[in-house]
Amino acid sequence: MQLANTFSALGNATRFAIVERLLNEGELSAGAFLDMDNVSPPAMSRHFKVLREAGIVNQRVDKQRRIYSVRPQAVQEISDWSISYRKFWESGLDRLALALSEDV
Amino acid sequence: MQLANTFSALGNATRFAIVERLLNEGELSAGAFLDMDNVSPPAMSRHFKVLREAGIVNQRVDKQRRIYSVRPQAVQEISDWSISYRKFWESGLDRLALALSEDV
DNA sequence: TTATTATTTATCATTTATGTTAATTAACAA
DNA sequence: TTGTTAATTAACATAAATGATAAATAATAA
Repeated sequence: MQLANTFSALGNATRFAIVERLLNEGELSAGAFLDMDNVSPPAMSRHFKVLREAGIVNQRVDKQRRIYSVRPQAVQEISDWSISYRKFWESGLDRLALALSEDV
Repeated sequence: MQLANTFSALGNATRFAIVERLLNEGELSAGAFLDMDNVSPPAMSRHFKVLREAGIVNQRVDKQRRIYSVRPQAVQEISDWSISYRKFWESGLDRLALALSEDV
């Protein structure tokens, strides 16, 4: 499943923080994240590679810089998935209780 | 961040499949999943432990069985997160283009 | 050209995740 | 009691993830 791979990429605290920052601030170069908690350039480079391969970020090249941005579709896919179970979680009931309540 | 931990737990194909099945079918015992692709009982037990510790599933005991169900809040938290960036992904534009379009 | 900046690739070490078999615990059922 | 079912824990092997340093690549600036 593609979503499992997306979740896997986001399931690392550093990468999640990178994505949140890109979502809040817009596109940024890889180097803009080197102020983060002791992440070396090679480590950062690899995190971006994971995010790219999972289809979570786009990369564009500007001179020596690699500029990253979040792919809107990636977040939308997560939203679509969670929304497809909206009736379930919105009720605050578990699935069994939900089925019973719907039968009434 | 709690969400990164949630994503981490869902970022495994077997666990993601478990959660999807629980969402679609409702509560099920651990043993109900042993038909899945060559997952031994100990492996399955550990997957459920990861899901429990990430707050994704609830466990209740029925005689010798452990019955699992998805915690609605867990899915809701994912939904809330993605929805908080809805304006971004719904536009289909990246964050920079979005900022520019909003300034118009 | 030489130096500097930005990033990646190559190695290598370490940790974490995942899976297996064997043994254990707990609850039933005969 | 004895056997069976359900699940977990223990011990161990292996794979994958993560991180560090050193070296390499590429573009730009002096």
